[in-house]
Amino acid sequence: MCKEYNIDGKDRLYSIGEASDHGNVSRRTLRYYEKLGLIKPDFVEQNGYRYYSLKTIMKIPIIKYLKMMNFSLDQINLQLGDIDYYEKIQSFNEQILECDKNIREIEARKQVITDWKVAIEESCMAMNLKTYNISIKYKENIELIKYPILFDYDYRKAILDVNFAKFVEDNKNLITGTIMMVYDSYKNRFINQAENKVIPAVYVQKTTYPILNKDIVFVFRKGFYACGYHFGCHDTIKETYDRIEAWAKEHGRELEDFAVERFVTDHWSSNDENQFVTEVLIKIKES
Amino acid sequence: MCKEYNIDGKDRLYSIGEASDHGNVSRRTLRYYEKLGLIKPDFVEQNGYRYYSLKTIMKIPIIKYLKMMNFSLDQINLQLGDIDYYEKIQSFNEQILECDKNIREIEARKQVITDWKVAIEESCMAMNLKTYNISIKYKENIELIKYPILFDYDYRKAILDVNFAKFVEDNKNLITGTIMMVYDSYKNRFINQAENKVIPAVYVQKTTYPILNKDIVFVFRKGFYACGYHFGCHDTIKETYDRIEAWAKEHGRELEDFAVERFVTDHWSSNDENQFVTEVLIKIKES
DNA sequence: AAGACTGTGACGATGCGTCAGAGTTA
DNA sequence: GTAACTCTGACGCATCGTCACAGTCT
Repeated sequence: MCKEYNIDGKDRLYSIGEASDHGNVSRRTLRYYEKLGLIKPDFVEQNGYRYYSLKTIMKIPIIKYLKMMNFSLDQINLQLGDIDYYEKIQSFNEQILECDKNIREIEARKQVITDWKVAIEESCMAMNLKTYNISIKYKENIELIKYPILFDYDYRKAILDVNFAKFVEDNKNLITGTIMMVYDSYKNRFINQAENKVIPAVYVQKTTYPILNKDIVFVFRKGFYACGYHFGCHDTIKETYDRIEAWAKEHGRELEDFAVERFVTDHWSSNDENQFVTEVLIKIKES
Repeated sequence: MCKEYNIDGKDRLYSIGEASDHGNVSRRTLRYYEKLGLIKPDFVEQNGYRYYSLKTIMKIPIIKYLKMMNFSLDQINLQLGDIDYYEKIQSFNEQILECDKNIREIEARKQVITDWKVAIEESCMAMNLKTYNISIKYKENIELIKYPILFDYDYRKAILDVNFAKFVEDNKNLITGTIMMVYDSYKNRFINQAENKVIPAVYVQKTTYPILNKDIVFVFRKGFYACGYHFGCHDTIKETYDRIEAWAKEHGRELEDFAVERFVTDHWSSNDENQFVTEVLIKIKES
C-alpha cells in the first residue's frame, strides 16, 4: 500500500477508482490517457496499483474541456504542454475554422436530406391522389447545374449516370432535389426514339453551393408549364405527354416544343418501378 | 476469364478496376461494401476475380450520396432494400434532427473556443502593456451559473474544481469564458485568510445554454466597478486589491465590499504561474 | 516475358466500452 | 472470508487506406 494513500490533507493520494469518481471518467479512460502520456499517476505500487495526487486529478476537467472543443487527444497532449499563448490562439483559430467548415457541411447535408424528403412526400401525395389531371405551374428562372448527354432512352442509366456524379464531384459541388432532363424538342425525342436514334438532352439539377463555372449553369426558362404526373415505369412516358397535348388542345392552349421531365421519385428512391413518379412539364406558349 | 466480360453493349461486365473507376471509389471500398452486403459482383471467376454489371455499378453513386447524408453503411444497407416511402421519410426526418443537434453542438463548441481565445488575447494585451492602471468598467447584469464554495485560498484547487465541473455536467450545461469568484465581502476574505479560516465565495461563469434551474442562476450586479489586472501568482493578489483601494482614495471614490476575481488566464491556460492574468473588480458605490 | 491487374490478409487510426482471468485490499 | 477493488490483455466499433505477398491477365 502506498504510504501517502491514507494521509489526510492536501497531499494524500487517490486510487484510480477515487480519481475516476472525482474526474467523472472511467478507469479505462485514465489508463488510456496514461498510455498516451496525458496523465500519469504520481505513484505506482509494485503490484501496479496507480495512485494520483489531486494536482494530477485536476488535469482531467481540462482534458475533457479540450475534448469537447474537438481537439484530438494528441492535440490535447500538446495543449497541456508548455506552449505559449500565441500558439494557443493559433490552434484555437484553426478549431474555429473547423467549426465553420463543419457547420457549412451539415447545413448542406440538411438541405440535401430535406429536398429528397420533400420529393418523396410529393410522390406519396401524387400517388395517393393518383391524379391524372394536368395543371399549370409557373416556374422561376433558377440557376441549375447542367450536363449534356446523348440520351438512349435507358432511363435507369441516365438517372444513375456515374459520369454526372463524377462531373458534380469534380466541380466540388453537391446536387440536391429532383434531377430533371430537359429536351429542346420533345417531339424530336419521340421521333428519334422510334427510329432508334439517340437524342441530345440535358441533365439539370439544383446544387447546394453556388456554381462557380458559368459554362455549366442552366437557367430554367421561366414561365408557365403544363404539368402532369407520370406513374410507374418510364417506358410509357409518352402517354403522359399525350395527355398533356390532349389537355392543351381541349383548353385551347398552344404548347412549345420545350419539355422537362422531373424525376420526383425514381431509381434513387425505390427499387420498384411501380413506385416511380415523374412530372412532365411542357412549356406553354406565351400568347 | 468471364465470358461476358468482352461483350460490347449493355450487358457487358466490368472488372473491379473498371468499376472503381466508374464509381470513383477504391477497389478496397468495393470489397468492403461487398463484405457488408451493400454491393456484390454479378459474377465471380473461379480465381476470385470480381465482375460487375453496369446496373450494379450504378448503385455506387446512391451509396455515396446516402453516406454524404451521414447514414452509416448499415443504415444504407437498409435504405437500399425494399423499404417504403413512409419509412424513408421517417429515417430522413431522423437524420434532419441529427443535423440540427450537430449544428447546435458545433455552435456551442465554437462559442466556447472563441470565448477562451478572447480571454487569452486579453491576457496577452494586458501583459504586453503590463498596465497597473485602475480603470472603471460598467457591467450589465448578465445571468451566470453559480456554485457556492468555501474557499481555502488554494487557487489551483478552486479554479480546477472537479466538483464544479461535475455540477455543470449534471445540469447538462457547458461553461464558457472566464471563471470568476465572487466575494460578498472581500475585506472578510483577507481577514479570514490571515486567521486561517475559510471564506464563503461563489464560482460564477457564463454558460452556452440557458440555465433552466433558477436556483443556480447568479445575476451579476450591474453597475460600475474599479478594475485592475493582477499578473502572476494568485498568492499576492492582495496587492492588486490594495492598488484599487489606493486609487479609490486618491480619486475620491467610495468602494463597496463586493468584489469579483476574474481569472482571465489561469491554470486552464498555462502551467506557468507567471503567465496568469487575473482581473480584480470592486464595486463602486453609487453616489 | 514484363507490366498492369487481382486476390487475401493484416495493421493502423480514434477513443474508449466491455469482457476475461487473476491478483489485492479493507 | 467476502465484497469491492485493481491489474493486464484483448476484442469490438466504423470506414476504409495502405502495405505485403502471391497469383493472373494482356
